[in-house]
Amino acid sequence: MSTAASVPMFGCTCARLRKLTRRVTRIYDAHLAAEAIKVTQYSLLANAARGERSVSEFAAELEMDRSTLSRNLAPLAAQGWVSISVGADPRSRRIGVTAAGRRKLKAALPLWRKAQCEVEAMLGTAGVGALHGGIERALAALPNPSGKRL
Amino acid sequence: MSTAASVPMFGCTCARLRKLTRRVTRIYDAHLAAEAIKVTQYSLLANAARGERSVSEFAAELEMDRSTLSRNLAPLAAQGWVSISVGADPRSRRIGVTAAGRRKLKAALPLWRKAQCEVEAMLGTAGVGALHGGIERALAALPNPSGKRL
DNA sequence: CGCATATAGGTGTAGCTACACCCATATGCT
DNA sequence: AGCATATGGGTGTAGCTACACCTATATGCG
Repeated sequence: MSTAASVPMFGCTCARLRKLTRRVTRIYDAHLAAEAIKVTQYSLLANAARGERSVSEFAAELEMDRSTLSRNLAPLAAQGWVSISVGADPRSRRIGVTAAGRRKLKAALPLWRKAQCEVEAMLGTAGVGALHGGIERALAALPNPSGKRL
Repeated sequence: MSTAASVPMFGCTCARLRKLTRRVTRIYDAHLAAEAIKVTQYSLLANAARGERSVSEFAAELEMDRSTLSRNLAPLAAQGWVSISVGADPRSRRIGVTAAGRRKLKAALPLWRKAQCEVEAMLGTAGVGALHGGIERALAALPNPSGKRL
Protein backbone atom coordinates (compact mmCIF):
# COMPACT_ATOMS: atom_id res chain seq x y z
CA MET A 1 0.00 0.00 0.00
CA SER A 2 3.01 2.25 0.37
CA THR A 3 1.36 4.49 2.93
CA ALA A 4 -0.07 7.04 0.54
CA ALA A 5 2.07 9.62 -1.10
CA SER A 6 4.56 11.70 0.64
CA VAL A 7 2.57 14.63 1.61
CA PRO A 8 1.68 15.17 5.19
CA MET A 9 3.26 11.87 6.18
CA PHE A 10 6.19 13.77 7.60
CA GLY A 11 6.80 17.50 7.53
CA CYS A 12 9.06 19.02 4.91
CA THR A 13 12.21 16.95 4.92
CA CYS A 14 14.26 19.96 3.97
CA ALA A 15 12.86 22.17 6.70
CA ARG A 16 13.37 19.50 9.37
CA LEU A 17 16.88 18.95 8.19
CA ARG A 18 17.65 22.63 8.19
CA LYS A 19 16.25 23.02 11.68
CA LEU A 20 18.40 20.21 13.00
CA THR A 21 21.42 21.60 11.20
CA ARG A 22 20.88 24.99 12.83
CA ARG A 23 20.77 23.40 16.25
CA VAL A 24 23.75 21.16 15.79
CA THR A 25 25.82 23.89 14.19
CA ARG A 26 25.11 26.16 17.16
CA ILE A 27 26.33 23.49 19.56
CA TYR A 28 29.58 22.94 17.70
CA ASP A 29 30.15 26.65 17.22
CA ALA A 30 29.58 27.29 20.92
CA HIS A 31 32.35 24.88 21.82
CA LEU A 32 34.72 26.00 19.10
CA ALA A 33 34.25 29.68 19.92
CA ALA A 34 37.01 29.35 22.54
CA GLU A 35 39.44 28.90 19.66
CA ALA A 36 37.74 31.54 17.56
CA ILE A 37 36.88 29.16 14.76
CA LYS A 38 33.55 27.97 13.39
CA VAL A 39 32.65 24.38 12.70
CA THR A 40 32.40 25.12 8.99
CA GLN A 41 35.92 26.50 9.03
CA TYR A 42 37.19 23.67 11.18
CA SER A 43 35.77 21.13 8.74
CA LEU A 44 37.29 22.91 5.81
CA LEU A 45 40.66 23.11 7.51
CA ALA A 46 40.59 19.45 8.57
CA ASN A 47 39.66 18.47 5.06
CA ALA A 48 42.36 20.61 3.52
CA ALA A 49 44.87 18.93 5.81
CA ARG A 50 44.26 15.66 4.02
CA GLY A 51 46.30 16.83 1.06
CA GLU A 52 46.75 19.65 -1.40
CA ARG A 53 44.03 19.86 -4.00
CA SER A 54 42.58 22.24 -6.55
CA VAL A 55 39.52 24.31 -5.72
CA SER A 56 37.36 22.24 -8.07
CA GLU A 57 38.45 18.92 -6.61
CA PHE A 58 37.93 20.22 -3.13
CA ALA A 59 34.51 21.61 -3.98
CA ALA A 60 33.47 18.36 -5.63
CA GLU A 61 34.33 16.37 -2.52
CA LEU A 62 32.35 18.69 -0.32
CA GLU A 63 29.63 19.00 -2.94
CA MET A 64 29.80 22.68 -2.52
CA ASP A 65 29.64 25.31 -5.22
CA ARG A 66 33.13 26.33 -6.32
CA SER A 67 32.31 29.95 -5.67
CA THR A 68 31.08 29.08 -2.18
CA LEU A 69 34.30 27.26 -1.43
CA SER A 70 36.36 30.15 -2.77
CA ARG A 71 34.64 32.51 -0.43
CA ASN A 72 34.76 30.17 2.53
CA LEU A 73 38.48 29.75 2.05
CA ALA A 74 39.06 33.49 2.11
CA PRO A 75 38.77 33.96 5.90
CA LEU A 76 40.97 30.90 6.46
CA ALA A 77 43.58 32.30 4.11
CA ALA A 78 43.28 35.69 5.84
CA GLN A 79 44.09 33.97 9.15
CA GLY A 80 47.05 32.31 7.47
CA TRP A 81 45.66 28.82 8.04
CA VAL A 82 45.43 27.72 4.43
CA SER A 83 47.72 28.42 1.50
CA ILE A 84 46.44 29.16 -1.97
CA SER A 85 49.15 28.74 -4.59
CA VAL A 86 49.10 28.67 -8.36
CA GLY A 87 49.15 25.15 -9.78
CA ALA A 88 50.80 23.67 -12.87
CA ASP A 89 47.94 24.97 -14.94
CA PRO A 90 48.22 28.67 -14.11
CA ARG A 91 44.43 28.94 -14.00
CA SER A 92 44.29 26.48 -11.15
CA ARG A 93 44.99 26.96 -7.46
CA ARG A 94 46.42 24.46 -5.00
CA ILE A 95 44.71 24.60 -1.62
CA GLY A 96 46.83 23.46 1.27
CA VAL A 97 47.25 23.86 5.02
CA THR A 98 49.98 25.99 6.57
CA ALA A 99 51.90 25.25 9.75
CA ALA A 100 49.70 27.76 11.54
CA GLY A 101 46.70 25.92 10.14
CA ARG A 102 47.92 22.65 11.60
CA ARG A 103 48.49 24.32 14.94
CA LYS A 104 44.99 25.75 14.86
CA LEU A 105 43.61 22.35 13.99
CA LYS A 106 45.49 20.80 16.88
CA ALA A 107 44.24 23.44 19.30
CA ALA A 108 40.66 23.11 18.13
CA LEU A 109 40.54 19.32 18.07
CA PRO A 110 39.67 18.88 21.77
CA LEU A 111 36.91 21.47 21.44
CA TRP A 112 35.50 19.72 18.41
CA ARG A 113 35.71 16.45 20.28
CA LYS A 114 33.79 17.91 23.20
CA ALA A 115 31.05 19.11 20.89
CA GLN A 116 30.89 15.76 19.14
CA CYS A 117 30.75 13.93 22.47
CA GLU A 118 28.09 16.25 23.80
CA VAL A 119 25.90 15.63 20.80
CA GLU A 120 26.46 11.89 21.00
CA ALA A 121 25.73 11.85 24.69
CA MET A 122 22.47 13.70 24.18
CA LEU A 123 21.46 11.47 21.32
CA GLY A 124 22.57 8.25 22.94
CA THR A 125 24.46 5.55 21.13
CA ALA A 126 21.36 4.28 19.39
CA GLY A 127 20.25 7.77 18.45
CA VAL A 128 23.53 8.79 16.96
CA GLY A 129 23.71 5.53 15.06
CA ALA A 130 20.23 6.04 13.67
CA LEU A 131 20.96 9.61 12.68
CA HIS A 132 24.23 8.79 10.98
CA GLY A 133 22.65 5.80 9.31
CA GLY A 134 19.91 7.98 7.91
CA ILE A 135 22.35 10.64 6.79
CA GLU A 136 24.77 8.25 5.11
CA ARG A 137 21.96 6.42 3.46
CA ALA A 138 20.55 9.68 2.16
CA LEU A 139 23.93 10.91 0.97
CA ALA A 140 24.42 7.67 -0.91
CA ALA A 141 20.95 7.74 -2.44
CA LEU A 142 20.60 11.36 -3.43
CA PRO A 143 22.35 12.39 -6.62
CA ASN A 144 23.11 15.99 -7.30
CA PRO A 145 20.36 17.89 -9.07
CA SER A 146 20.18 16.66 -12.65
CA GLY A 147 22.02 18.88 -15.08
CA LYS A 148 23.62 21.07 -12.52
CA ARG A 149 27.36 21.13 -12.40
CA LEU A 150 28.40 22.51 -9.13
CA MET B 1 31.42 -2.33 24.87
CA SER B 2 29.90 0.91 23.65
CA THR B 3 32.19 0.96 20.64
CA ALA B 4 34.81 3.34 22.01
CA ALA B 5 34.29 7.03 22.26
CA SER B 6 32.89 9.12 19.57
CA VAL B 7 35.92 10.10 17.72
CA PRO B 8 36.56 8.61 14.37
CA MET B 9 33.59 6.30 14.73
CA PHE B 10 31.69 8.48 12.30
CA GLY B 11 32.85 11.65 10.66
CA CYS B 12 31.83 14.99 12.11
CA THR B 13 28.10 14.81 12.66
CA CYS B 14 27.74 18.50 11.96
CA ALA B 15 29.68 18.39 8.71
CA ARG B 16 27.74 15.36 7.44
CA LEU B 17 24.50 17.05 8.35
CA ARG B 18 25.48 20.27 6.64
CA LYS B 19 26.52 18.40 3.53
CA LEU B 20 23.19 16.61 3.34
CA THR B 21 21.35 19.85 4.00
CA ARG B 22 23.19 21.53 1.13
CA ARG B 23 22.18 18.76 -1.21
CA VAL B 24 18.58 18.57 -0.16
CA THR B 25 18.17 22.32 -0.17
CA ARG B 26 19.49 22.47 -3.72
CA ILE B 27 16.94 19.89 -4.84
CA TYR B 28 14.02 21.76 -3.30
CA ASP B 29 15.25 25.10 -4.54
CA ALA B 30 15.65 23.73 -8.06
CA HIS B 31 12.00 22.72 -8.11
CA LEU B 32 10.71 25.85 -6.43
CA ALA B 33 12.70 28.14 -8.72
CA ALA B 34 9.83 27.99 -11.23
CA GLU B 35 7.78 30.00 -8.72
CA ALA B 36 10.73 32.20 -7.81
CA ILE B 37 10.71 31.18 -4.17
CA LYS B 38 13.28 29.35 -2.07
CA VAL B 39 12.52 26.45 0.21
CA THR B 40 13.49 28.52 3.23
CA GLN B 41 10.99 31.17 2.21
CA TYR B 42 8.35 28.61 1.38
CA SER B 43 8.72 27.06 4.81
CA LEU B 44 8.53 30.41 6.48
CA LEU B 45 5.45 31.34 4.52
CA ALA B 46 3.73 28.02 5.17
CA ASN B 47 4.52 28.37 8.83
CA ALA B 48 3.25 31.92 8.97
CA ALA B 49 0.02 30.76 7.38
CA ARG B 50 -0.72 28.72 10.48
CA GLY B 51 -1.67 31.83 12.38
CA GLU B 52 -0.52 35.30 13.30
CA ARG B 53 2.27 35.40 15.84
CA SER B 54 4.93 37.70 17.22
CA VAL B 55 8.48 37.55 15.93
CA SER B 56 9.70 36.00 19.17
CA GLU B 57 7.09 33.27 19.19
CA PHE B 58 7.76 32.53 15.57
CA ALA B 59 11.49 32.43 16.11
CA ALA B 60 11.12 30.15 19.12
CA GLU B 61 9.11 27.65 17.13
CA LEU B 62 11.67 27.59 14.36
CA GLU B 63 14.51 27.72 16.87
CA MET B 64 15.97 30.50 14.86
CA ASP B 65 17.60 33.64 16.15
CA ARG B 66 15.11 36.51 16.28
CA SER B 67 17.40 38.66 14.21
CA THR B 68 17.70 35.89 11.62
CA LEU B 69 13.96 35.60 11.39
CA SER B 70 13.58 39.37 11.08
CA ARG B 71 15.94 39.41 8.16
CA ASN B 72 14.42 36.35 6.52
CA LEU B 73 11.00 37.92 6.72
CA ALA B 74 12.17 41.07 4.98
CA PRO B 75 12.22 39.64 1.44
CA LEU B 76 8.82 38.01 2.01
CA ALA B 77 7.42 41.32 3.20
CA ALA B 78 9.03 43.04 0.22
CA GLN B 79 7.16 40.63 -2.07
CA GLY B 80 3.99 41.41 -0.16
CA TRP B 81 3.57 37.83 0.99
CA VAL B 82 3.68 38.46 4.70
CA SER B 83 2.31 41.31 6.77
CA ILE B 84 4.16 42.82 9.68
CA SER B 85 1.87 44.85 11.90
CA VAL B 86 2.31 46.42 15.30
CA GLY B 87 0.81 44.37 18.12
CA ALA B 88 -0.99 45.31 21.32
CA ASP B 89 2.35 45.92 22.92
CA PRO B 90 3.72 48.55 20.55
CA ARG B 91 7.15 46.98 20.77
CA SER B 92 5.84 43.76 19.29
CA ARG B 93 5.04 42.85 15.70
CA ARG B 94 2.38 40.48 14.45
CA ILE B 95 3.58 38.34 11.56
CA GLY B 96 0.84 37.14 9.23
CA VAL B 97 0.24 36.04 5.67
CA THR B 98 -1.38 38.24 3.06
CA ALA B 99 -3.77 37.15 0.34
CA ALA B 100 -0.88 37.33 -2.11
CA GLY B 101 1.09 35.15 0.28
CA ARG B 102 -1.64 32.51 0.25
CA ARG B 103 -1.75 32.62 -3.53
CA LYS B 104 2.00 32.16 -3.69
CA LEU B 105 1.76 29.28 -1.27
CA LYS B 106 -0.92 27.65 -3.38
CA ALA B 107 1.11 28.10 -6.55
CA ALA B 108 4.26 26.73 -4.96
CA LEU B 109 2.66 23.74 -3.26
CA PRO B 110 2.81 21.41 -6.27
CA LEU B 111 6.45 22.30 -6.80
CA TRP B 112 7.26 21.62 -3.19
CA ARG B 113 5.39 18.35 -3.45
CA LYS B 114 7.42 17.35 -6.48
CA ALA B 115 10.64 18.05 -4.63
CA GLN B 116 9.45 16.13 -1.59
CA CYS B 117 8.37 13.19 -3.76
CA GLU B 118 11.62 13.21 -5.67
CA VAL B 119 13.61 13.03 -2.48
CA GLU B 120 11.41 10.31 -1.07
CA ALA B 121 11.62 8.34 -4.28
CA MET B 122 15.39 8.52 -4.26
CA LEU B 123 15.59 7.56 -0.61
CA GLY B 124 12.97 4.86 -0.78
CA THR B 125 10.27 4.39 1.80
CA ALA B 126 12.64 2.78 4.25
CA GLY B 127 15.31 5.40 3.69
CA VAL B 128 13.02 8.34 4.21
CA GLY B 129 11.61 6.71 7.30
CA ALA B 130 15.07 6.13 8.71
CA LEU B 131 16.16 9.67 7.97
CA HIS B 132 13.09 11.26 9.47
CA GLY B 133 13.30 8.96 12.44
CA GLY B 134 16.88 10.02 13.04
CA ILE B 135 16.05 13.68 12.61
CA GLU B 136 13.01 13.64 14.89
CA ARG B 137 14.85 11.69 17.48
CA ALA B 138 17.72 14.13 17.36
CA LEU B 139 15.41 17.14 17.51
CA ALA B 140 13.73 15.66 20.56
CA ALA B 141 17.00 14.82 22.28
CA LEU B 142 19.06 17.91 21.63
CA PRO B 143 18.35 20.89 23.83
CA ASN B 144 19.38 24.34 22.80
CA PRO B 145 22.90 25.33 23.79
CA SER B 146 23.03 25.82 27.52
CA GLY B 147 22.61 29.42 28.59
CA LYS B 148 21.80 30.77 25.19
CA ARG B 149 18.42 32.28 24.68
CA LEU B 150 17.83 32.54 21.04
C1' DC C 1 5.25 58.67 40.70
C1' DG C 2 9.92 57.48 39.43
C1' DC C 3 13.44 54.57 38.68
C1' DA C 4 15.54 49.78 37.94
C1' DT C 5 14.99 45.94 35.26
C1' DA C 6 13.06 43.01 31.80
C1' DT C 7 11.31 42.27 27.26
C1' DA C 8 10.47 43.05 21.95
C1' DG C 9 12.66 43.87 18.16
C1' DG C 10 16.24 45.79 15.01
C1' DT C 11 21.46 46.96 13.47
C1' DG C 12 26.23 46.01 12.81
C1' DT C 13 29.19 42.69 11.58
C1' DA C 14 30.66 38.36 9.88
C1' DG C 15 30.35 34.10 7.76
C1' DC C 16 27.85 30.30 4.79
C1' DT C 17 25.47 29.17 0.33
C1' DA C 18 24.42 29.21 -4.53
C1' DC C 19 23.33 30.80 -9.32
C1' DA C 20 24.47 33.56 -13.32
C1' DC C 21 27.98 35.34 -15.49
C1' DC C 22 32.79 36.75 -16.58
C1' DC C 23 37.83 36.45 -17.58
C1' DA C 24 41.84 33.89 -18.50
C1' DT C 25 44.13 30.05 -20.05
C1' DA C 26 44.26 25.41 -22.01
C1' DT C 27 43.01 22.17 -25.53
C1' DG C 28 41.44 20.34 -29.81
C1' DC C 29 40.77 20.63 -34.59
C1' DT C 30 41.67 22.23 -39.14
C1' DA D 1 49.35 28.83 -36.61
C1' DG D 2 44.61 30.18 -35.67
C1' DC D 3 40.31 29.82 -34.03
C1' DA D 4 36.36 27.45 -31.46
C1' DT D 5 35.45 25.38 -27.37
C1' DA D 6 36.19 23.67 -22.79
C1' DT D 7 37.87 24.31 -18.24
C1' DG D 8 39.55 26.76 -13.76
C1' DG D 9 38.40 30.11 -10.89
C1' DG D 10 36.51 34.60 -9.35
C1' DT D 11 32.59 38.53 -9.07
C1' DG D 12 28.00 40.26 -8.61
C1' DT D 13 24.02 39.59 -6.38
C1' DA D 14 20.94 37.63 -3.17
C1' DG D 15 19.52 35.12 0.63
C1' DC D 16 20.31 32.33 5.23
C1' DT D 17 22.43 32.34 9.97
C1' DA D 18 23.90 34.02 14.42
C1' DC D 19 26.15 36.87 18.09
C1' DA D 20 26.84 41.27 20.31
C1' DC D 21 24.81 45.21 21.14
C1' DC D 22 21.29 48.99 20.86
C1' DT D 23 16.73 51.35 21.35
C1' DA D 24 12.19 51.64 22.92
C1' DT D 25 8.60 50.34 25.67
C1' DA D 26 6.61 47.71 29.48
C1' DT D 27 6.58 46.18 34.18
C1' DG D 28 7.61 45.90 39.03
C1' DC D 29 8.78 47.94 43.30
C1' DG D 30 9.69 51.46 46.83
